[in-house]
Amino acid sequence: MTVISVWLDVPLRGAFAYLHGRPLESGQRVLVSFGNRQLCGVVDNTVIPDDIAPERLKPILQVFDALPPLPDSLLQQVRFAARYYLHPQGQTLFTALPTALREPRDVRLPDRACYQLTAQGLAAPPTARSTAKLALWQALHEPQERETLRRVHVQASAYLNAGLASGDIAAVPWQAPALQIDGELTLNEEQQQALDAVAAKLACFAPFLLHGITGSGKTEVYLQLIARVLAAGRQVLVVIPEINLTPQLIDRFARRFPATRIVCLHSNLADGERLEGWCDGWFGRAGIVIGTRLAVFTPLPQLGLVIVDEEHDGSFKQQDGLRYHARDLAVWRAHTANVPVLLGSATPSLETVANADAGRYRRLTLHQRAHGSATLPQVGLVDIRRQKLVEGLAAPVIDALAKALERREMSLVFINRRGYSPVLACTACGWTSACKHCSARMVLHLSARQLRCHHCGAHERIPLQCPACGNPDVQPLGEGTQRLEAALQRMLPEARILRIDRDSTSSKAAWDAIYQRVHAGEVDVLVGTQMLAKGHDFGALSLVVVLGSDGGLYSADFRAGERLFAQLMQVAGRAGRAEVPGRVLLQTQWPEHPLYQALQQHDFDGYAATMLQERREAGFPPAGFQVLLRADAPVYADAEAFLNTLLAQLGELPQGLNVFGPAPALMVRLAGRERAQLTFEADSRQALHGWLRAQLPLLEQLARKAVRGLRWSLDVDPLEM
DNA sequence: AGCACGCCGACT
DNA sequence: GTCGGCGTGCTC
Repeated sequence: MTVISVWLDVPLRGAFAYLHGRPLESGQRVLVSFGNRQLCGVVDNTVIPDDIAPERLKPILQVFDALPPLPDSLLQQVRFAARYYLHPQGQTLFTALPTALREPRDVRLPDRACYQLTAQGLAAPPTARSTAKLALWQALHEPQERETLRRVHVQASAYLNAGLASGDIAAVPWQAPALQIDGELTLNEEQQQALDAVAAKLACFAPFLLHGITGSGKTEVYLQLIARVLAAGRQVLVVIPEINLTPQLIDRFARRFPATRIVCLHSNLADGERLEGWCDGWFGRAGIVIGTRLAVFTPLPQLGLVIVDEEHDGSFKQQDGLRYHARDLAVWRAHTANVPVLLGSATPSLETVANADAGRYRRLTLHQRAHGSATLPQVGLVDIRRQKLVEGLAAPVIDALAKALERREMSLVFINRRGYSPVLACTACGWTSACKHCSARMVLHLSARQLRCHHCGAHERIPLQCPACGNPDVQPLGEGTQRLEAALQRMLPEARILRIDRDSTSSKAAWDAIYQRVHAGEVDVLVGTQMLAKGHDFGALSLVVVLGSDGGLYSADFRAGERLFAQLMQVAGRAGRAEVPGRVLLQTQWPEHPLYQALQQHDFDGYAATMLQERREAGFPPAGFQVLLRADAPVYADAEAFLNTLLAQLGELPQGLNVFGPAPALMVRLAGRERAQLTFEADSRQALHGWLRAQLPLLEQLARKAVRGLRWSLDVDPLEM
């Protein structure tokens, strides 16, 4: 009997030892009994089994063999991620797998064999009468999969089975179809330089920042690079943010490379589909894997290029469980696979800017918009300190909207608050609509006749009178998208207004309908939240209005400025694409603020340098490194006490490491739990992670003894405080 | 994380 | 007398 180490999906640091009649390969999925349940495990021969009395070891119950063992490259990536993110390796491994492979059962894969006519079949064409058979026979001169053959004719399966039985058709090994490239555009000089720079480094690890302003044609650079990589018979990994614009990008990829299998991976796929796409990547059948952060774990034996689009986007960071950053893992993958990685953005993160400044990443810049005639929008700051606002809108803004409407040009009003108004308040006693479970206000949703908490999802009826004093005069304070939509409709009765926020785009169908209306020219004014700032192409917008952005200037989060600046640069970039020159009007009480001044000058580099300097002075990332230890419990004191006990036991920290806290999280109360945190900071990432790794046993021991209901987690390189 | 074992209060 | 509360500890 052989002792075999197995990783399980349990929050324990080690692997578990089992017995089997023969050695198994690393990466083999197995069924084992664990406690009184049966779990899926993954064999790992690099782990030396614990020294446990052999009679206590249980046998491996079954070896799942529908798939080959998971590749070493994946196990290696998991090892790295578990170590870096201080997360149990078993759970890390299972996070990296598609759901279907986490289950304690074997999988069934669709038929992906290829079929082709044999010599016998070639000599026996079907009678010209049957067009279906003729078409299928024609198609089978080339190797065909069952699935693609079905697209030739619906009777494909029957024809195939008959042919296999008679020997007219035989299965042949899968082979990649010939690369086909359609509709390549001509690059401008800067695009060409960027393409050449990366193309010159296809044979080695080389990280690039592709910093291209909105509309500068980054995607075309990606596509032409991808074409070169595919032509060399290699695969491309494209990681994109979590947004519903994905279909647009996929369409463009599919039109460019009609013969290439393009796999799209995201969390909304059914388990089977996700597994299929994952395996297409793994077995080299997919030329391109494009997906959200989870796609970064797809095994790609022929990986030749990694692209991270909109690399600044916060959705690349997972916010629970294994808190990985897909951009950072993508760079690690490129490094390990010895291939280039391209980080694209109009507003790169300060982490990436710092890497480019330090020469670790090569910076490629696209200054010009791809359409020669398109110019950058003019940004106007509307000082609202001395203005009377009507429904939150200043007179010059209303005027500009009316003028644009007269000219039949589409405008966009951006306000980062959905709902009707962000709070309901009593005019007599000062009561406000607080959420019972969170330290947040409940937002008034007039159309749904509800107060809703945007953090925990709690909802209740709108009170007819003040719940505290009985005063019937309760008033909505401030503006959200719904209120703005209603107000604009009153001010501009002829305007066709369309609201775009999470409430109006809940289904894919709703989103498709919106997209269609916009592109059919059936909309005059778009009103929406940050969804509008995220890469969607709405065609010709002549006017962009920004409301309520000042809030981002006062936040306690040191990254708030970076996020606001990026968001405003992105939303301003919506104006003046194609032939229409654009204009941005931003309402503010602080027009002198350097952030707005930089926005007005379209000076990303200058303001990024300013923010980086501030980070350096404060020792904040990317100048220093952070790990957050969060604790939450139903009562704040319990969370705080746990962190204080730990702090006392940790004693004095090594030289160069600092800890702050326990402090309440920026939103202390969330969904009925109260959250405290310790922030560990250091100049050396290695020193910080190494020391923390050594403290994990103590941490886990204290957590076991802590009050019931206490939960804790570590967040390496946290984005949200 | 699950899930068992284990020791103290209000019920058929 | 038993059902069940959640404290404690283990899972190869």
